Amino acid sequence: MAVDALETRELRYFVAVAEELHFGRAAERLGMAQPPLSRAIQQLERRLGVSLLVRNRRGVCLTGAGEVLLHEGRAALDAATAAARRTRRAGAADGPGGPRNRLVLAVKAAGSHELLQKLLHAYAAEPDAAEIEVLPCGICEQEELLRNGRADVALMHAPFNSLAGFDSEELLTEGQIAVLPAGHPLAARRTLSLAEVSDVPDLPLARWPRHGIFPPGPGPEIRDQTQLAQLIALGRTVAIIPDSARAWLWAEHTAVPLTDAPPVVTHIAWPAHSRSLALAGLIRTATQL
Amino acid sequence: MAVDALETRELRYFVAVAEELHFGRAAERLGMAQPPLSRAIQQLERRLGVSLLVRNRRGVCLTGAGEVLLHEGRAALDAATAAARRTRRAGAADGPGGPRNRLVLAVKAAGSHELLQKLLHAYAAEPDAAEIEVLPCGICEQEELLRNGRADVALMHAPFNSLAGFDSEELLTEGQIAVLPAGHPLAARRTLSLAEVSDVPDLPLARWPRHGIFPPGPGPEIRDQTQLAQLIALGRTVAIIPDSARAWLWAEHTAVPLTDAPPVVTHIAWPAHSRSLALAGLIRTATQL
DNA sequence: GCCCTGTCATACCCGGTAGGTATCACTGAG
DNA sequence: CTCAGTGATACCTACCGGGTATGACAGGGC
Repeated sequence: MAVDALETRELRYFVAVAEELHFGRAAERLGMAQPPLSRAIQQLERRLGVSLLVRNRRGVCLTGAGEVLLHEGRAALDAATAAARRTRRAGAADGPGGPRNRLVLAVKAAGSHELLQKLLHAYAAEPDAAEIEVLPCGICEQEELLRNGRADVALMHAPFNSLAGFDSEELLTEGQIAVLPAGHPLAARRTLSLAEVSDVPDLPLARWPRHGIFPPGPGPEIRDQTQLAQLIALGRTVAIIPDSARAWLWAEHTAVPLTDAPPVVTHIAWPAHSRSLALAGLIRTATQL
Repeated sequence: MAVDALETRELRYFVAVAEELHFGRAAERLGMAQPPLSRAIQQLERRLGVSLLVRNRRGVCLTGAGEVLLHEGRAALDAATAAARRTRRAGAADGPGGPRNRLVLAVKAAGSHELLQKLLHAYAAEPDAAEIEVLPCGICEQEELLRNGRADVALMHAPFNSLAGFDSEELLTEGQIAVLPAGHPLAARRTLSLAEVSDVPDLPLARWPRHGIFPPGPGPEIRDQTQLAQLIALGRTVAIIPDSARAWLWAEHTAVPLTDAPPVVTHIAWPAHSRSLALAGLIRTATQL
């Protein structure tokens, strides 16, 4: 077979074109001129013996093979950048004064704060524990951070995060609560059901992005915790969140347990091919909490 | 940051050197001369700002960062070749006469033959079923085939295969049997324990490779089923295998159930990032068997 | 109908760099 | 001391990745 592995450069170019569906914009994004980009994609198609794009009067669109290469190419690019980043970090570690390990732990900002505290404390007590760098990240970013090598391990929350492609261990299961403005009639209830909370005319359910896109609905689009807290306090929305988030509630908030919400399971997750001793130690500590 | 993704070429070079631990042999394997390879590795180290290899009098050895890059680089190279192969296959499919999907299913030769029969039969009856190419492979090769894109989906057998990094669904659980020469005293028993089978002086336990290497032990090294069958028939060895393998036993063999062997679970497994409709259909069929 | 605009492809040129050959520097073995 | 075998250096060539200028073609407005 003529070609075994595609060059990173080719993948970068193709992914740019496939995402923009426009050679000019893709070239601009790549910091190059359009003609060499056109030529590179042509060469790629020739090399693969496959047509990737359909060029029509107004821009381009993907063929079936193009769709496949877009997915697979993104994964391969992530793997290549992960290799660079993790090697860099490993090198920076074993440079001065012997191998000093360091792990980057991605956590959703303010998610399961108490668990994180306990984990860090318990792990620090281990003999030859690595240094842990906590990398706070937005909702659902952990998967991307693990894939592209910015993080080595993450605390994830099923069913919000997808554990596909990672190894993981369960740490904690908790129920969910509805967070309402303190003055609202429903705030007086002892418990609520999902149906009751989802269907309040004056309190549309807050929405946050799952893997980059917001689910449809009338409620406000939430980007960070403070935003959410404020909108609830103002009586504009209601949110369904894990029980442990009680920690950051304001006085103007009331939490009501939900009877039928799916439980949230916190996992510690890491790339399946990891072989780091430091990581193994952290996982062991976490599962023994 | 100066570098985001390493070039495939750099990874290929480094992996070759790291595996050979010798620039000359690595260059030969890569089909190039030694000096440009030396230079390429130096440039890579400079680009990453990290020392990857320790050059000493007799060959080279890896630093900590080098070990990391060897692991991560292999994964990235696999991803890049998988991208090429899967794109090729997708292109060959949607070329003549509309999108004609095709899935490559990796199975351990003669492993769970009956299950495979049923699966193929049931799937063929589905409306717009894709064409299934069955790729028979050696023991434990399925993981590699999925990772480097030669296969799209595989039948795996826990605990022999590792499901790490793949999505999977359980299909079948079965016990294990000891296969003995028909004339052997133990062949008269109704059941056996692992300890009894492992400790027969004149019948050392057959060994087969787990991820490329043979576990230590006195028994013969097995590479394929026929070899194994013959050695058992000749009274040279005993094997522990899943129950469904009774299908291929010879008249000179006797199967005795094991009371305490771990159960073997057959899974259907696929790369976690797969998004193919044809694959989804096959998985659905498999889980409904 | 015309031209003008916006798309991707082609033609041509230049410079960087990947790769080759020849050779050096070092070190351990005999 | 020499020799064999290691990786590093010096130097050259040729390829090819990238830039600029321009072409081919299709749609839309006047």
